[in-house]
Amino acid sequence: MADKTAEKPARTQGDPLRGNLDLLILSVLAGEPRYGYLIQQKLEEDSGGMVSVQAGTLYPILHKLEAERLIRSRWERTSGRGRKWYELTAAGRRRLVQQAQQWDEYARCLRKLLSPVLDSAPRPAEA
Amino acid sequence: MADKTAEKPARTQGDPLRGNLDLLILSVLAGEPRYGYLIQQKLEEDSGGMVSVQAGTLYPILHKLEAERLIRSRWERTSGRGRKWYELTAAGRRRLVQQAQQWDEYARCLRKLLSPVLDSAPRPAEA
DNA sequence: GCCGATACATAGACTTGCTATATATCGACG
DNA sequence: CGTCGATATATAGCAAGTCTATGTATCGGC
Repeated sequence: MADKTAEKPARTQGDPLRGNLDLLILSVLAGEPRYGYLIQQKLEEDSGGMVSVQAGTLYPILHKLEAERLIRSRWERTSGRGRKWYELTAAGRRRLVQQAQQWDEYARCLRKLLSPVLDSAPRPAEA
Repeated sequence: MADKTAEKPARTQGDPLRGNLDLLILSVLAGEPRYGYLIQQKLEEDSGGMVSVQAGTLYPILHKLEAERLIRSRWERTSGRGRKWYELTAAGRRRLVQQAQQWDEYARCLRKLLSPVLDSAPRPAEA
């Protein structure tokens, strides 16, 4: 297995991303409507390559969010493969705010729990 | 305080805790050796009730961490049911630091992604 | 004796996210 | 013209993480 291409770290275990993909996707749609492929790219771009959602992960989530009436879609069939544009509903925007605040609250809590560890070894400094 | 029993919010979905239990458990053991029941209580106490790990979740994780040589156990059979004390190994401490830093890095990234949402609606105001 | 707290353990189910695969259009390259 | 890569959506099957429910065992209070 020669790794000529940049490896995507498989987000299977110990990955802090688990459980927050819904939130991230909603937040990407908060700015403006986008279609799936754009969401994928925007997310990867905005996170500096830290968040990379696979297509097989993304589309099922979009379907689920639409079934929950948190997002709404319409097809665009001008050229090429065809694009399904998604936008937030009012309920989706409320959910986004609520989940974001809940995450923030949790993150502060966890940050405090981890502070002894993070303070004593803030980074592998070359000192 | 009208309620007799404090309800534990079931952490089934949409909960940001998912995916970080290993890390939390390692961090609790960083201070000093503890046995399972103590870990459970310490975690709930330190987080102000925000993190409550069920016994059926905790013990499998402890077994997994021990199988990975990240923690080490020894039985204490003085009285009562018997207690299994756990402590971090050197590898466990390294893993803790590494995972904590990884989480922190991720949390900063996510915080930035969510900043438009969190800034525009910092708290649920009744408007 | 029974109940609740302490204390550890396992089984089964459910959610989440990944990999692999399929479909479809288009431009580039040979 | 055929294949490859990028664009673009979709589904199936699997693995991992966590929950609920249950079982075992000791002890103190009523």
